[in-house]
Amino acid sequence: MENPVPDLLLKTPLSRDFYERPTVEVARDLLGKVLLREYDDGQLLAGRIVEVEAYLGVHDLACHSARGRTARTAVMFGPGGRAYVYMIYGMYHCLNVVTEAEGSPCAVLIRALEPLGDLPGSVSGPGRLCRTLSIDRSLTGHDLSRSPLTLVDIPSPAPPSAIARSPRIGVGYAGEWAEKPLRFYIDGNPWVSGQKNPRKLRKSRL
DNA sequence: GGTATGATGGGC
DNA sequence: CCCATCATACCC
Repeated sequence: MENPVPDLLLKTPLSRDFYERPTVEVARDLLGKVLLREYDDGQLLAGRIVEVEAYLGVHDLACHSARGRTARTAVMFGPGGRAYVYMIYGMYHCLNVVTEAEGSPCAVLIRALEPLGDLPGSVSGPGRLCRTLSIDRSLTGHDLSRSPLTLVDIPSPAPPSAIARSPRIGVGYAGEWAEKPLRFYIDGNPWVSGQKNPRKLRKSRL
């Protein structure tokens, strides 16, 4: 089988206009898009987005910007299309893309990818995908239209009929905001997080 | 199949 | 103290 990954370098990166729209629209439209990671030695890793969550700014009690602008959350107050990466539970990182215009501190959390080509680990789950793609806080503020971390458009996005939604994961503390269906995923895709564990998933594919 | 819990460090 | 998590342990 041919490796499809190098051709992805030629695809068009998503523009700032794509991100500077209502966050729920951006979240849904990110399903099916491709995340590309390039290393200094030329190694290229890629995955197709299959699961995201929308975080809706200062009124959303699950959104980090709801507690005000701090050094950590400052990037969310800036223009759309940049990375917001934070550390969670002392051992993992989570990748978000900043949405909406300057002054509207919203973001979309990338929760799972479908691997394109060979990857050195799992990309199902926000912590796992950051570990596998070596994404940490040093990438906060990075413009996602450029190397070494790029979001690119591809010809066949997720058809709207294949998109399912649910409450967000791990935000039970957020009161009524915990219930809102702001997690979007490609229905039935085996790479969505919280499905069968990796051992069984590997077994079922043999 | 399921739920419970420890690891581990920065943010507020 | 709080976590936008994961892997492992253990129970059914």
